[in-house]
Amino acid sequence: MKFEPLCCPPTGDAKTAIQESDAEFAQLAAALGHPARVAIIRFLKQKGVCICGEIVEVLPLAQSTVSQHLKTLKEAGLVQGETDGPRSCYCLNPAALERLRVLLGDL
Amino acid sequence: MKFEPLCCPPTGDAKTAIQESDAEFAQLAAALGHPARVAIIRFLKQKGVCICGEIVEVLPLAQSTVSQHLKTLKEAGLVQGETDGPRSCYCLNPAALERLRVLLGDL
DNA sequence: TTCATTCATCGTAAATATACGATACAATGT
DNA sequence: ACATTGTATCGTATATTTACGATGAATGAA
Repeated sequence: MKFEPLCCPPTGDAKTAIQESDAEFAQLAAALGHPARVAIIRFLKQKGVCICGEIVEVLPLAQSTVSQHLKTLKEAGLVQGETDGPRSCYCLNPAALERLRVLLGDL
Repeated sequence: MKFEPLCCPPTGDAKTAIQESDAEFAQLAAALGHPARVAIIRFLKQKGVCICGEIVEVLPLAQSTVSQHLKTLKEAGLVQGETDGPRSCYCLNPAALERLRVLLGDL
């Protein structure tokens, strides 16, 4: 049995199995789809706030690579970054993690 | 609740390097890092069991592409496939999803 | 100013991901 | 035996990811 919403007749509903929330979930999941980025999230959770250099010290990756991973996490909304002088302070965005938990719960 | 000395970090756990569980989490997350694969998981959840062709019918992708996504999900352990005559029956592996929830909870 | 520090970005090379059509292959039907 | 059906896999083209060193921008100290 197929349940179509009665309210909004889609414009060509033949192949609409991929939903908006699928893309939202996939974006968050993809951001966590690399071990280094998971480690960064754990580190931020433990530290609360830290600067980029602290993460570089702990990971077996070049500074530019860590910065790239941080950018990925930032673009997905999982972390927030704030410039503080020559440093960059990073911290988690708990709302994004919670959003991922909700979406995973719906799955 | 955690009182770490600010000065000299203890010898053992100062390094929060990339852990085994980070890779495990990342593998599951990466498998869900594409909208089509999220849609497949949703479809399997709704259908319980279905053959490859049913998924091909509802996704705007070629059969070979869907088969490739299914392989990715299978390699991550998120779905199980079993051949039934000329068909392939797929279903979810709830344990893998639960594992992901646990790992995400720890995060 | 000049130098050092901190980080983001650029340029790039290698690896992986994504998509498709074509093909192979196994099981069933005629 | 032969064709049909449902999938997996191959080959391939393009796009993205991942990693690094080099460079640049911004700040603070000398």
